[in-house]
Amino acid sequence: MAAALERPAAATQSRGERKERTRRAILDAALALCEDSSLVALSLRQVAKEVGIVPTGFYRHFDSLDSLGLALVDESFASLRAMLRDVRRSDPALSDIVDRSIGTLVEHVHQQQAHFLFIARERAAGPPVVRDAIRHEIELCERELATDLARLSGTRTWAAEDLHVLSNLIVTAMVATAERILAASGRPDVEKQIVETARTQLRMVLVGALHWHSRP
Amino acid sequence: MAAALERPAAATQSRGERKERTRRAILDAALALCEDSSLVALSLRQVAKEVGIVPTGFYRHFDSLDSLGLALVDESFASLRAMLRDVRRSDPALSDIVDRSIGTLVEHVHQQQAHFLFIARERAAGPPVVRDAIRHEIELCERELATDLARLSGTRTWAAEDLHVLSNLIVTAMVATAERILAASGRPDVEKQIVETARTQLRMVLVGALHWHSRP
DNA sequence: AGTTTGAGTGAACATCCGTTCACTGAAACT
DNA sequence: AGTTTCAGTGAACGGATGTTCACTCAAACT
Repeated sequence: MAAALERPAAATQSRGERKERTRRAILDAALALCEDSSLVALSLRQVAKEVGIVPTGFYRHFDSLDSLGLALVDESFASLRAMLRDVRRSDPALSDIVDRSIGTLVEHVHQQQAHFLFIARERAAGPPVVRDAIRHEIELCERELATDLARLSGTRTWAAEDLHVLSNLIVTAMVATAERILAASGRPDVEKQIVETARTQLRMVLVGALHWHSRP
Repeated sequence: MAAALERPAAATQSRGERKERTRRAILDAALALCEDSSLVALSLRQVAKEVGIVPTGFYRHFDSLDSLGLALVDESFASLRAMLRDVRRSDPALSDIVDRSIGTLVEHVHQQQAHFLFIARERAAGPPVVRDAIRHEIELCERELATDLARLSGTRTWAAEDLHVLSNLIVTAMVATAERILAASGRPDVEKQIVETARTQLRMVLVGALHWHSRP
């Protein structure tokens, strides 16, 4: 029962493949269409027209715009987690850990502009269910960073509480940096300034952490 | 020509007063209506219905939703500047400057919930012109904070650049704190945790600043 | 007293919206 | 070969949208 015999080798696709293809097209179209407004201002019919299907066809893949939004959250955080994995790959003992991390951030923000834009926007203005999902994912990232920080030298005596507080501060600053990079899209000089600022800020925070004593 | 004789002392209002009253009603209605979505998802007719005028009447006061948005930006930042004035009133030499500042932040965020919510949302997801206006206002706040910081002891030798970088970090952290307080609306225990986190973060940053040397 | 101004009216328009329903036709089953 | 499944169709619905235009009528002018 060779697969090549079961159906012609050329063009045609299986039912599942076709469905998946349309689903992808819907996700891509939605991401592109809400780029200059928000999910809350996105209409089912716009998406359908962009994809090239009739409005009703949408319901074969998602049962509401909210669930489309949640799927986009998943996808976007897959990008973000890929970035964190890249950041984590650099040797934590390396002295230029700051430069490396921010370099990775910049690279990924450029590579996955749409996903990072989506998170930044919908985090603040998406449908409630989407907002909550994003907040939850970011909280998970903070927890991961906190365990990473625990492995760094100089934090042996820290309270777990303080580790998470520091992690929260760093994530907040990096989210803001990503937003600024996106807002500066296409102006290399502005972006360079932003990156330099982020570097200095991260160093300042680390200097603060180095001189920190839990329960002061 | 006593004013009291020119028109009956009771109820009736001048033309200008009536107009201003309707304008206010429009601003309030818009602020309330976009509270759980965004300006980009707000319709002129919704606002008109809420105010109690016919849709066309809207154009007597604003010539588009964008200009309504800009008016709301002005109003919201009036609230924010009032807060900054309050923060600045506390003695900069005082040792509990951190606690006082965050206390003021919490108080104002509660008093002007709608305005702070508006800024947080539209900053990321508003109509482009509104987004830009908000970014610009926040940048002004950062500059003001930078000159305040310059007056603090320990920053005499700082480069102007670094002052602004520090200011940016603090403003970012405080904006994030305000957003978190708003998201925790109505859960005093969660809010207490957020405030405690903000306090620790501000102290960490200040410790870092204290040990900072420009051009390291 | 007579005239002008302008905030608010109300009908009408073309267009978009989400959702319903019965349908088609090819792929995937038995 | 015959049957089932189901992604995509297309018409139709009731309603919301932005904007136009000619209007009213009381306040504010001359």
